[in-house]
Amino acid sequence: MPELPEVETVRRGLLPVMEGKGIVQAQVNRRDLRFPLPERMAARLTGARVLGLRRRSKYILADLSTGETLLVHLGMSGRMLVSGVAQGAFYHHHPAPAKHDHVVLDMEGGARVTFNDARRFGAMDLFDTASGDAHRLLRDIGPEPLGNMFSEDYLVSRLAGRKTPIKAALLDQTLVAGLGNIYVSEILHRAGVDPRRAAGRLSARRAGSLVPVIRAVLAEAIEAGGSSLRDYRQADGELGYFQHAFRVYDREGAACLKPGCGGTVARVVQSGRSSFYCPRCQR
DNA sequence: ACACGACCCTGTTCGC
DNA sequence: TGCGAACAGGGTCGTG
Repeated sequence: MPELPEVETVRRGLLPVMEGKGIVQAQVNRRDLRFPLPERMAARLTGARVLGLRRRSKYILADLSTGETLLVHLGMSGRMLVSGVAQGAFYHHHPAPAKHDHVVLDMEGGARVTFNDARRFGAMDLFDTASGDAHRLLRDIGPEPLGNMFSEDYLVSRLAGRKTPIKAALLDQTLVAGLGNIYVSEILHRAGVDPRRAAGRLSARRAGSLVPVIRAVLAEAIEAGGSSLRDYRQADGELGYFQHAFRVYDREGAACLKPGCGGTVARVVQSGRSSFYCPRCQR
């Protein structure tokens, strides 16, 4: 679920129930997720107002009136469930506490935001807002792919000379922020690049051409997430759910969807993770 | 500096 | 139907 487009979709879903609202009560049900949770976390959140809800890479950042920022990472299985929100003529109540509900925020206005994460690869932390991106989890992250700092010149220079497969290079969060296993497969398919190709062995022209492809794939995914989110009506108020029409991801053995290609989608394992690609149109 | 594997943890799916 | 293996969209760490 959570690569950059999903995290952005979750952020947008949380905006109406969190931004500008006070946290009436925070409940913290365990001492750690991927890392130890901050000391006195519930007390530091309770009574704070959420001044703004930002995203950096795959992190959601809530700037609080206390001068601290709440950092949230969804890991592999993290979700932010919203309940207690009026939707049209209907009103859904808070569901019974579920397994893996680790943090519960009761918001001013009646909404409840529940962080649920079965695998606990997610993370939460509190840090001084004034310290900015100095947080160790944010410090080394590369440019936002949809931002101005991510240019063709930048990507070409960062890929030059690298022997690592282009698939692994694009997953490197210090090179570019927010790409994950699904979207890298989709991006390389759209760009016609074999995921196994050494990053430094792409011509500058082809390496640079990845930039507009990355931007387009992410923008379309965010748009799709947003549209399905607008249509979303379900009692548990789960956010971050949307269906994709993946061109290659999880389609091993199926026909390549590039018009006129006629190839068959293959799967290879690279650094322990599946890559899906078409051997015919990706070189 | 880089590349790779192991590891973190739970749930679901697949093959026998 | 049971049961173990494999796998899952995240990242970190240690090793060679």
